[in-house]
Amino acid sequence: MGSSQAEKAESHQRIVDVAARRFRELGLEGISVADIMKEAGMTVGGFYKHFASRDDLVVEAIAAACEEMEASVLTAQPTLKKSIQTYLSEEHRDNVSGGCPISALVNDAARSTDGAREVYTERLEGSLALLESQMPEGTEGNLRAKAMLIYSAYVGALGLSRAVSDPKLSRQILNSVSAELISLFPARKS
Amino acid sequence: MGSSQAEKAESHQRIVDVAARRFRELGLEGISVADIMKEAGMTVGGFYKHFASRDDLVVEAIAAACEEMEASVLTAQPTLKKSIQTYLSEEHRDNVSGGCPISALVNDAARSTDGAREVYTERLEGSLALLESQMPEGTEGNLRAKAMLIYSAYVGALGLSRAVSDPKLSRQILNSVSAELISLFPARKS
DNA sequence: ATTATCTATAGATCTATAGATAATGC
DNA sequence: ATTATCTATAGATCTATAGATAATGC
Repeated sequence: MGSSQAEKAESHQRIVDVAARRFRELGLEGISVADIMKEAGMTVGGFYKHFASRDDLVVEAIAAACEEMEASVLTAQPTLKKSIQTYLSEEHRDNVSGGCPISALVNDAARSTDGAREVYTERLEGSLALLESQMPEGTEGNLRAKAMLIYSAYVGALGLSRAVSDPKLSRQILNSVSAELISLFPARKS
Repeated sequence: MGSSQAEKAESHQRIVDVAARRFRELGLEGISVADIMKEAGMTVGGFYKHFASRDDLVVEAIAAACEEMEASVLTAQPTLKKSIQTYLSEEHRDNVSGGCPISALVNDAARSTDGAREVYTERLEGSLALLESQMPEGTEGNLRAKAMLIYSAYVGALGLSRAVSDPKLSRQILNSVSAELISLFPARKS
């Protein structure tokens, strides 16, 4: 039973990883501590040696999910056009547990504790700054405002495409919003 | 104790109204049947004479919330500009329980049952058609695609403005997205 | 000796049902 | 007689804690 400090750190990481995935998929209240521990290969009793409360895990899991996503979904794209196409893809839509937590948890964050909302806010600021830096050269006007428009359209379109029961409408939302955004922010000044 | 059929219909309406408000505020799983009944002035035992299951109430409450919202938030606005300003206002942000359920429940709908997702989808189609019909005369291109962009920006910006813990950022999101949308869809052909 | 994890459980929920009660409405 | 609502509760959950166990690490 007893485990080393290194093993404890690995256990901690596994708990956070499971939570970061399942919270996006099922919501911040959608899975129990016991089930998270089971998926991480442990039992519920050990949880409170890692976190003071369930909410502490929520905060840490949101941070972990956002860090992972900033690297994969946003930063890795060379141009704004590529970023739009990646974010509003069917692959991203179908990968809730590995996708953008800002979109997957927007309603949950609004209903959550101050701690959760604060991490969420910090990470959103980071993503907005990233997006602002990706705007094509020669784009006129308020770049931060335009980044906010794009990210709002991202969050809304991805969320709607997941919520609707009609697969055709779901695709239309992704493709239409993607096409409109690309035409609004062309790669070069025309 | 015994009540007339007319009183039963009133009770039913009160249950749906409470649910329609509280679900938007707390999420589809955020309030118990017992608490909904208490707010509607009854006790939990009577609930199942009105609904076969909790999920049946969810479906009916989503429909009721969407009907109410289509009338107040969308249809009542004479121009697209007015519609944008109303939707992306601080008043709407601060009125979750009386505001747009498409935005307030987008994550919840994606995680919910088929029945709930189907009502949600129907009502979203209705709202998109409404928005399409509000596009200013002379707007070029695919009107449905543009309506999808606007509604995605609505849902995303309103959700984000509610999720963030920083009041200044919250206002910036609403005001920036509002201004960008208005400048993208001017009232007349220029 | 300390501690990471385990089993077990207390106490608080939640959905749904059973049976009692008191009106309605044929 | 029927039924809308009530009280009470069964059975399933959920967070958090208590105490046991078996390794680690001074």
